[in-house]
Amino acid sequence: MNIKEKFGLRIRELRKKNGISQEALAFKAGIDRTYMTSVENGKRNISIENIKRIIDALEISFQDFFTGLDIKE
Amino acid sequence: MNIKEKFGLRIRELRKKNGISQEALAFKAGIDRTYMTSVENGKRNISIENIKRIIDALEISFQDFFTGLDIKE
DNA sequence: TCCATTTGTGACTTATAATCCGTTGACTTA
DNA sequence: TAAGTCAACGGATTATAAGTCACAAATGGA
Repeated sequence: MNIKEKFGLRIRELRKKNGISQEALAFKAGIDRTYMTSVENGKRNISIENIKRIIDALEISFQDFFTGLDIKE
Repeated sequence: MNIKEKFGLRIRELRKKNGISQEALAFKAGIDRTYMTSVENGKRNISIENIKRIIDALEISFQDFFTGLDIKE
């Protein structure tokens, strides 16, 4: 599993924990819904500014987000 | 200080701890020398794949890298 | 079954990430 | 002075991320 896929799964995991839809998270992060979908599915080589937007929308710190990144494989 | 600047400073901090030049780190990460400079100076909206390349070249884990990101400001 | 909500996909334009070239200045060492 | 290393910058080009759209599937509840 590559870094884009790991990143996407981590987002999905936290989003579901928050109990919100992709669209709601995307809106909160100020990005497009379909872009959010492709990020969760590991298809986008996302930049650090969009990473930050999403992490902020998930209401988690960078360190906590990335600490949970490597649980899979 | 924005995320790009924090990220750049963290790279510089770890690179100096390793005692290598920007060019050496860039070569190890497989990216361009001049791009490395601009990343360290917080001028680049770097993508997650290049983030990974640099973190790997610094021989540190994602979690340790980002745990030390917020010491400043 | 029907309906609404949610998620996923392909294609496309535009914005910009990333590369590559040379040059410059600071600093060190001889 | 001279030569070497290192960091930073600028300009030009290429590669690709960002952002949007119409549409198609799932998914779940009544």
